[in-house]
Amino acid sequence: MSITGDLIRGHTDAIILSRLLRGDSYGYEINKIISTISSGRFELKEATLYTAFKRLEESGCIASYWGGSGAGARRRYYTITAAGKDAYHRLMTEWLETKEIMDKLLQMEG
Amino acid sequence: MSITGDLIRGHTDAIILSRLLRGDSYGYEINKIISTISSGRFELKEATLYTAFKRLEESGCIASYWGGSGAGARRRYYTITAAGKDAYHRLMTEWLETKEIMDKLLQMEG
DNA sequence: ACAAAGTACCTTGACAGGCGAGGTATCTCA
DNA sequence: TGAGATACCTCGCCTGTCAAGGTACTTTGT
Repeated sequence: MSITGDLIRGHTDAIILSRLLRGDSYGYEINKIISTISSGRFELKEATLYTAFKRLEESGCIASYWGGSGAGARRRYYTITAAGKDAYHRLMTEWLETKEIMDKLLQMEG
Repeated sequence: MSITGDLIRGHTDAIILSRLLRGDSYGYEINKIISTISSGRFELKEATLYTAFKRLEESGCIASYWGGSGAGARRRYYTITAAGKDAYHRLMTEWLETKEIMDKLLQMEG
């Protein structure tokens, strides 16, 4: 099974920010890493990724700059801003609370 | 903080089905129970609820019948079908996997 | 008798995020 | 020279959430 669509909706920003927290990166790489970490079960589509970048940049959570390419086309690198770090913490808290509540709501007993 | 919008997107069906697994119920009651269980932190809006009922009935996961009202207007009761139980188990598995992967993706270490 | 509040259901239209499909450009290797 | 990997981007559709609005019945207080 792969996690897509509505299951990741509202989580893409958090995932991207959490990646950028470890250092600057670019779209293609972030996508690969997400795929690797999730053993291919989580698919973040390109269109989704780039719209998320745009959204995050417009809201001041990330900033970008053109960087050198290793092999292939030029890369646009992204950095997380202070506002982005705040957003990450907020989204993390939200995720923890969502998890807790969902587990309560979905359990068969109670 | 309250859990709404994109955070619950894709989970409403699972929540409703999990409720109906314990016995027939109706919209208003399900809403109240969800609110109680989540200590008011989870809001399932009426419009969302009724669209979900419609969707679930159309896909054969639930069936409905008009039942007697206790106090107030008439109630439409919902029952979970065999297909609905299957769907519930599938959605539960999906939720468990989403949780696992999200935790991996969001953690600051690794 | 009348109003307010609680119970209970339903629809419409707007909005936002995911994503399929398509496009561009560079580099490597056979 | 052509396939495949790297790397970016946009347009338009689809779907689920929800604000806003509506209907109708019962209870309770004045």
